[in-house]
Amino acid sequence: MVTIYDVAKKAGVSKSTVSRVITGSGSIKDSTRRRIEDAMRELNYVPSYLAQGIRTGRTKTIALMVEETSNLYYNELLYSVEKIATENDYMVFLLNGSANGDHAQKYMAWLQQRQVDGVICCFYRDNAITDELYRMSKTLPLVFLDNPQPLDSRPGISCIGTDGLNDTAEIVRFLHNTGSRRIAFIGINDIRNITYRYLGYRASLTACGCDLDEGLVFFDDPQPPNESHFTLGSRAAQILMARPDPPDAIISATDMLAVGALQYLQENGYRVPEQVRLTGYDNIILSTMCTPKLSTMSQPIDQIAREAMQVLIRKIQEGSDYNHSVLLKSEFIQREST
Amino acid sequence: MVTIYDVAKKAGVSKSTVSRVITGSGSIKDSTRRRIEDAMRELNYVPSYLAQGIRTGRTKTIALMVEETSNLYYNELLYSVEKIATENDYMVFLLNGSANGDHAQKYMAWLQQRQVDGVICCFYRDNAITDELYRMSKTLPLVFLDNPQPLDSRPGISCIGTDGLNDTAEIVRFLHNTGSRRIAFIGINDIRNITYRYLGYRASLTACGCDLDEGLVFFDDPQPPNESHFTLGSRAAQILMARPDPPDAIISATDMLAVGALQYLQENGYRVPEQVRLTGYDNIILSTMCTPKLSTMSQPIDQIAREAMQVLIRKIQEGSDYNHSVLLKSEFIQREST
DNA sequence: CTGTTAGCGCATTCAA
DNA sequence: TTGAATGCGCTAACAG
Repeated sequence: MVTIYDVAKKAGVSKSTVSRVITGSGSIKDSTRRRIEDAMRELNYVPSYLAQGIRTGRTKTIALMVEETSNLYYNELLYSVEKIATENDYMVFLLNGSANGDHAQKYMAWLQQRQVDGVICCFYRDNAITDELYRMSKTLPLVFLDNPQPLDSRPGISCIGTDGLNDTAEIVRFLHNTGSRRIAFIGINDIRNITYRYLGYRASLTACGCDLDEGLVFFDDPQPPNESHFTLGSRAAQILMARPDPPDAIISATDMLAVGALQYLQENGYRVPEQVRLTGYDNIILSTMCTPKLSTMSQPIDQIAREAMQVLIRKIQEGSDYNHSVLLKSEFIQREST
Repeated sequence: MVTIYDVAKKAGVSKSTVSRVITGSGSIKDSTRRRIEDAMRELNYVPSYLAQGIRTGRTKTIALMVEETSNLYYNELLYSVEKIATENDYMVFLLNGSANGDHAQKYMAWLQQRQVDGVICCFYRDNAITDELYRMSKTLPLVFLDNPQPLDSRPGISCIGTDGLNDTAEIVRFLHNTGSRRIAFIGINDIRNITYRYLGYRASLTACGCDLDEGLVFFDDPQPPNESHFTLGSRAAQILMARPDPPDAIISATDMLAVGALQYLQENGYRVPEQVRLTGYDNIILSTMCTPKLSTMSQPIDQIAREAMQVLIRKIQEGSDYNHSVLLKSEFIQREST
């Protein structure tokens, strides 16, 4: 391994001088800087982040924890975060948060051992890891994604996401304005994100002058322990359509749910959108891969990632006391299912 | 930060003794070991991987490079690799390989700077990064996924994947035995993996006594620069079905292609499977989310990840000279599209 | 079985 | 503007 010492020797200076050009601190004569830079290039030298980290406490590394691996939205989010992190010269560790408690301890230890600078986590369901993370967030820079701050009462946290309440209210208005009268909602229990969207549904419905029919609201837990959201969506559609007075429109809290619902509707002869209109939320690629193509709320994924990274970097620099939450605006994409 | 020294002081021993219980080397009196372990627990001590790494050259960290982020197969593979790596106490860096050359340099530097122990990469298309990686593979433990070794002539590499040639041959036999006579193939140019499956298609077709109709073979590049595989599949189906003598079965090299083809067929009134039968390859969740559900080759993802991790660990331990390639068997899943 | 010593590669005082 | 010295947290000889 080529070290700072090799560079120093080749350039005919001391290690400290080389260190100065690496960190960009102190002032250095132009000619020697050039000599050093040449030496670095010729030797193909790159400073060791390990050694740097051990001295500075910074590793230019963040961890990304994702709970739900089956929801394809998180797949897209993942790559977006990776992209933005790379742009900011941060490398990202991937952690699968669905780990059942057992891995939780291991993960927490790892974050310390590698001296990760910060963590971005996408948890909508509170579990052992979330608690642990929240405890660590006093000292470890941490940003929550997809956790609407208005619904999370814990003080001193930063949450980046979209304004599910108003976004969903917009969907209701759209459906109502274009003729739907019996508008159903499909959600999953205990997911703050979804609860927030549901609140928008309720508020907007009454604002539109509709009565709230509890029979048109489907909420459930993933069934076995880990039913996919897709299947849950199918189940929801089945139950809703089996009612004596079925809905003429279904708002799904996520695209995954919507696509599941769509499959049930298709396979059982319900015409979409003629008979039932259907909307999703997320605008994942999948929403364009079904027939009819899904109308949905497009979350500004890159912007979410960028905003999160920005807050995280400030927390890293200014300390974990700095906090900032953001609710971004989504955009409704009208396609074939409405 | 609580260091090895704090533990030593609390336990009334020297740093070296503590270090010995951490690394498990040397022999230690039971009573002192217990004292030390207690101290570690009470102080909530975890050894710094940075400091360890700087001494031992090992960081218990690997990098995972994925080229194609839009192919959902890689999404599933990603989580599987993360899972297996975690089981083996390795943490994984996520790198997006589709980076257009620009990031290539940055990535290569990073791998050195963090002293990553090894790399798993899923590249089917050769690009700047692949070349760079291959060069590094002499010194950096490296395992290729989804790159059939029989088609990669470069010496001294390890490739883990499924036996696409025989798998696809099996699909052809199945389709032929069950009545299909005009069997088409959809692929993408310059992807070794897919080329290998195509070879199985050809071989099996002639083995079944069918003539090879070049008009039934569709190969193309992703169109703009980065057309999705889904769209490419649609395009392929369109062209194949527009022929005067269209196929009665279509073998798609991947599920993503198949689902794209399926959408075109559905939207244009072709009945699947009555009129055209359709198969995929990968068995991603998506293949169960379409109507009709897709018959496909199920790749043993976890086994692939496990095998890859195993080879990688041996390379890490024994040096990069050790090499081992594996072709695993897939399983055909018969569903509704055939 | 355990303590002492010497670095690993680097950043950061303190002098010059 | 530069160099020498010190130490980050840890492992690995080398002694005892």
